[in-house]
Amino acid sequence: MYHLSNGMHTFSEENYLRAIYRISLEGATKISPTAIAEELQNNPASVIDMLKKLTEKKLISYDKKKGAKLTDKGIKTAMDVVRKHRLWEVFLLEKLGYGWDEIHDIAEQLEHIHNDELADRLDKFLGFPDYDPHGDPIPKANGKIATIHKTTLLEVEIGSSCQVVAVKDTSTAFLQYLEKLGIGIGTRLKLLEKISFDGSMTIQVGKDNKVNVSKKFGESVLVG
Amino acid sequence: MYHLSNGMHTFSEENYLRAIYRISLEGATKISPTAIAEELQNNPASVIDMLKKLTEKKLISYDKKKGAKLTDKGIKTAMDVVRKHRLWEVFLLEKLGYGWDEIHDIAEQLEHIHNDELADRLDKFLGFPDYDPHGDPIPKANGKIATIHKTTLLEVEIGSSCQVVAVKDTSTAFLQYLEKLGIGIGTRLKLLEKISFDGSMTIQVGKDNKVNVSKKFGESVLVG
DNA sequence: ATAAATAATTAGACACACCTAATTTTATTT
DNA sequence: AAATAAAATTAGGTGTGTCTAATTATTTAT
Repeated sequence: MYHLSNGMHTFSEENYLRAIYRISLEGATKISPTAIAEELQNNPASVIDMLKKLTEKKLISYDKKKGAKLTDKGIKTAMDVVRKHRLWEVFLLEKLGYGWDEIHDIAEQLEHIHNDELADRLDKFLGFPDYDPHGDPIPKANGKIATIHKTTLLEVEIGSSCQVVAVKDTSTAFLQYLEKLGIGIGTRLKLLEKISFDGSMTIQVGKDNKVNVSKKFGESVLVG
Repeated sequence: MYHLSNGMHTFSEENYLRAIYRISLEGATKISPTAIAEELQNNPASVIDMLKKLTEKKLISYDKKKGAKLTDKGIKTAMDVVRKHRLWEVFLLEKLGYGWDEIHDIAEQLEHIHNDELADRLDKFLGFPDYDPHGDPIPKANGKIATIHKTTLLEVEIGSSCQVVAVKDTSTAFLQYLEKLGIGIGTRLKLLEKISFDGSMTIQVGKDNKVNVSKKFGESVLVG
């Protein structure tokens, strides 16, 4: 792409690293080409090509049996991209006034801007935020990243209350649906009923709003 | 490149449009493939390829005799890129505290971020600045762009005073030299002497600093 | 254990944007 | 006007990242 010196990586490489990183966070035992293709919405054949390239660059190790795994160098790069992505999301929401559902796509472009000092300067400018607007922790300059105790809404027991801490899906469709339901990071939810037939559930949003949501919905909301 | 829908253009296309726009501002009568290759630091053969593509997309017209010329659509796109570039430069300098000489390269990446509302939101956030940190006017949302009466330092008469309004060269080497000399946008200069031998000149910077600068330097500083 | 389904991989192609080298066209000298 | 220099163009090739279709491995189900 553009004047990529020694330690820099292309947009595509960075996207693959981020994808692998994200899948690994979801506790996958094995990261397969198919899973990566799914995450990136592309073709397994393309993934295989890139896995070879990333292996040569020592950013990952890959083995048919064990799947793909980030090396230390790969983790560092992936975290750097994630850090920039989440910082830019904070910027877009807090400083430019974008909506919750609009920031992801723009941050996906901004995360690939290359400059050594950029992440740190942005971090400082934003007041060193710990979480992005979707509730995901922002990796720190030293590589540390906060972990939150969280489960999906699906795993909450009937009658229990909880608070939304993050979302697993950042698609516009999902975020707009959340907005429509009046659900955001910090919203209190109470699980009222589960329908065994289709896994859907009735939840109470805030004080009195009661809604029925699908199993897919329950899987995409993280609570703590 | 990335999910480029209907009206969007690739990084490369945008860079060519910006290059053509910049050359046209310098008052060139004819914009030749060679001139564009020079501006983009690439090969005339590559330029020809792209000129064909841009012509097909109706962003320019090209004719061996008349050279390349932006269509209305091309002007709009080029101005949009320039607008984003200059707004991001203001952001990098004012909000993130980057130096004068560091912002150009980063803005060159940021100018290609695609989002309909981005330029306007950034503009508002920055307080609708009229000029970027190098003194160049920022195109407005309506496509209007301020013009400044400016000449190169070279054209100033001996004994006259003037004020730096912009720089023609945004290379790091040049900007760092300016910094070293204590010259920035707004700095008052007085032309003391011109050496006919090599075109160099002695100027007074601010109150009392006297320095001798080359002809090349004089061509790169714009004053008004 | 064998058949059927799914996953991984290879082969071959394509679009993009660039390159070098050779050729043609145009402009400049003499 | 002919010779020379410079610019424009064509031809052919490269690297990156993608794709489809075909093939090979591996699981899963029967």
